[in-house]
Amino acid sequence: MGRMERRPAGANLAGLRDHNAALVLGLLRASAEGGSRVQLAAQTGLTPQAVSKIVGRLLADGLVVEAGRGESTGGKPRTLLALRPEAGCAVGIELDRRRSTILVLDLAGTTLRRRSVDIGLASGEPERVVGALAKRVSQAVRAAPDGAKVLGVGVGCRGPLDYETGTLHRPAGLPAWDGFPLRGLLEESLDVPNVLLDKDTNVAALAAPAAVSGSTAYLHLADGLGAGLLLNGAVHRGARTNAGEFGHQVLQPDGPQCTCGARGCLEALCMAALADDDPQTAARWLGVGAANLVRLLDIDRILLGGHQIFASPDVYPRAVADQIAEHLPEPEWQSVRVSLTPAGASAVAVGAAQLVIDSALGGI
Amino acid sequence: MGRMERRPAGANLAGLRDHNAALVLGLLRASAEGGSRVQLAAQTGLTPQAVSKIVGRLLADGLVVEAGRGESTGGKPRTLLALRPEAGCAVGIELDRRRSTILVLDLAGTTLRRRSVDIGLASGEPERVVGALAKRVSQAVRAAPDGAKVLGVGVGCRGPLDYETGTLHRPAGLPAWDGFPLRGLLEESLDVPNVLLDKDTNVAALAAPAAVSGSTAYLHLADGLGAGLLLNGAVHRGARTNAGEFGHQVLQPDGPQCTCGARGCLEALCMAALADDDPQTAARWLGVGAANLVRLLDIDRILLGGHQIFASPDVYPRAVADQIAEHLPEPEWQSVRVSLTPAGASAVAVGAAQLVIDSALGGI
DNA sequence: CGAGTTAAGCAACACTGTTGGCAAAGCGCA
DNA sequence: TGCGCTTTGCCAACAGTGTTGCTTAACTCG
Repeated sequence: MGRMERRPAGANLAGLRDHNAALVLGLLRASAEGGSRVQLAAQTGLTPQAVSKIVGRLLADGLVVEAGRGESTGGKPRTLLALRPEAGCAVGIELDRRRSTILVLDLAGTTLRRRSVDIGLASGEPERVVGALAKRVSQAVRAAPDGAKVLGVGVGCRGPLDYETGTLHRPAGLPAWDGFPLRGLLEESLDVPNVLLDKDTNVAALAAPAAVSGSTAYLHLADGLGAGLLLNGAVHRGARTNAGEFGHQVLQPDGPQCTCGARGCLEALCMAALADDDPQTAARWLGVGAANLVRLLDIDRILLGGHQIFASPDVYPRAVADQIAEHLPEPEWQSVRVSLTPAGASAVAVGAAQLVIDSALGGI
Repeated sequence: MGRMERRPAGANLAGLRDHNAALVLGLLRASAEGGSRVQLAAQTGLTPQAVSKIVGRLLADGLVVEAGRGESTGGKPRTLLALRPEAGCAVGIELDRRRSTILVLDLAGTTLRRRSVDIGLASGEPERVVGALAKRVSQAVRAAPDGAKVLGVGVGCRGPLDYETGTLHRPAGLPAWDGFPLRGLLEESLDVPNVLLDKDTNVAALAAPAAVSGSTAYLHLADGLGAGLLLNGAVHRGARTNAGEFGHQVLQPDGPQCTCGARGCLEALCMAALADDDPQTAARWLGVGAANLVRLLDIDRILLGGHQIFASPDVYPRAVADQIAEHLPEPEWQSVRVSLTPAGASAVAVGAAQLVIDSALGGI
């Protein structure tokens, strides 16, 4: 089943072509303005002629269109190229025990359709839930524009889970789902090329305009506290998709008991403050943890999400930024931007769809 | 000067060739046994014929030799291939204010020569220190076997520094070195193709047999406490080479004052315990921090180094392993190996040389 | 209006890995 | 010993990549 081969892979001409095509698409996706062939050549290091050939293939595939002309810089003006958003779409699913969200994104990241529903994750049998999901996805896909290629389906779900195999791993309170081949069955039911299952926090980190460089951490404060790590632009999952256990760093070895068994976990401290209806204190603790994270991983950007964050949207960004500034030795050298996730409450579903788009457009 | 382009790079045929050659070399380097062409084909996903061509080029370059035959598996026995260790060498330098180490490694990682000397880092002018270093490197290179290509020079140094530009950034107590073009000048003085400057903790993480998969953290407890992170096999540096600030995670917001200004940093707690001549307590604190790290990044292996570790080599690995086992929810699922760095006190210098070898053999 | 400049395309090319066929070198059984 | 079978590795022809050298298109400037 292993779609993802961790092993180092040999590259051939087809891989070379796809790699360069993905590179060009990625650059066009990053800059809303679009770019010309010469610009792409400069950015990729390829010769202009090679870019011309690559762009020619992308034009033939309908992924890219010529969009007018730029200003002249003394000679023939540049022909601007732009991604054609309606050339493809991806489905993103936030799978939650209470309320699941299913949405469709086009290549530009615009939401074409969004529905929320209780899919019966906790009550129903896994097979039935997959069937219901498949039905909802089929409905959603019909919202895609004519000729839009469905690139795949992304599912964001609370962990633990295994990204490689696409299965949940001992999910709390859902014994029937342990090891259940969620991704595999979804793939079979849907007849869609690309089905991916990842942790909610991991995909939520993707639901923001891609930073050109550097690393981003998404902090999710809801029923629990977790993080999604985008290190040098790529999701860091770890060998067991276990990375991002941000909430269980011990910050007070003699602190309050946490559900995980330890004492003084960051999550326990935040939750205790929230139970006291004291988001200020929770935000300060979150900031201490964020500062630890920033120093450990040299993070450039922090995104905040989860319903506890949105309950006090003015409190958290400021408190977190303050703590980071206080703990960094040189805040002017490493300036960390802290903000709410732009996708708001849909961050997980949007990010799940973005994961698919990234994989399809950026993959080998 | 930017040798390292962070920007995504277009790939051409030369890049394809080098990539595949590096892949084959890496596999031969990883398995001491060596391997045959068919094995390499299976591991890389390339066709046997492609591997034959690649190996042919490597044989012509003298990087690889045919080393006997394997057992037959029912047909013609496999021709074993092995890396030729004496085909190349790399110089590794641990640059320290008290005692610097300069050594030469062959491709197999065997130390051919090692010298330690006070290079006068704190007292001398930077230019003079670079001159002295260049002289020592030239002497060391003469120890290389005839025909061995000198792949480059790696320098491991205490941070903060900038890997991209190869300069130190406001090193404590060494104002003359701030922004001094250490790498650039060394490169000019030495006439060696590849000079790299990296943090001591980062390179030390490389001074161990490469893990086939997963992530490694090297924890360095000496005058300070830092970490080197090998995430999915690659050093994670962050945009400012600032990652690895492991010692300044706050573990006790009302704890002892740290030199960094904060209170209750892990480093301050460890140092306080060591000042009380209590390595057991220091080791337990280190373990708490390590457990946080393992949960956050899904680490597979922990390596310990630094002279405080070697002062009590029996205490630390056990205490760290115990803390990790205690804090992990499923120790049997994520089993973390904890050990002393096999390179011992030479870990930084060995790792610096390994960084060069990795770059030369594995780079584009 | 012509010279200069920049953008993009055409044709020939060098080089990659791939495919199909074949020789070499062992094993196993009659 | 002889023969068939399997596995390994190489030779030759091939498809397809980016590269090079040159040409055409389109605009600015004097």
